[in-house]
Amino acid sequence: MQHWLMKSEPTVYSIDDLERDKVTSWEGVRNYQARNFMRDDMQIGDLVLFYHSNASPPGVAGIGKIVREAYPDNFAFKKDHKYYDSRSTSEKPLWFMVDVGFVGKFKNLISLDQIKNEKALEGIMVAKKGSRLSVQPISEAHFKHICKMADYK
DNA sequence: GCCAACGTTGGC
DNA sequence: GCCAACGTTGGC
Repeated sequence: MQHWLMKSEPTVYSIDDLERDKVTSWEGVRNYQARNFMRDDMQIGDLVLFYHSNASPPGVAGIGKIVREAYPDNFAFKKDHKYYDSRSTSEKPLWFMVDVGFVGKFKNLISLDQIKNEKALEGIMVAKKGSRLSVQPISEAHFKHICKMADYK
């Protein structure tokens, strides 16, 4: 089993939205590296750090899990939709998405600042300068450490 | 709102 | 295949 960090802007879709919905489809990823992680490596049961990007402060807001493995991002087929991409067809889909289920919300958000200042999290991808990847693998140790910082479970 | 860092596109 | 121009991400 692998661990992941997935970014979402809370003004678009937050951990509270996921708690309400229980499950959501993770459409709109339009980056090849992120797509490959979702399509090739994500498995049902993998745990996800739900990260609030473009927020004040940005940080990890809670936990999700993969409940459905990659399938074609059908928003890419919808003309006039902002995720439409004419290069992607149902015969030969270019973009993929997974479904993410709600697991838990942190009592307090673990901010990017805290993450950067935590010795045990040295080298974590999300703290690297200019890390824009919206789907990132994370080591189990780092994952667990962030849960511990959040006093989660 | 600014802008640095990055990924993608397209002319050559 | 290079690389300038462009668009986007996301912290600040």
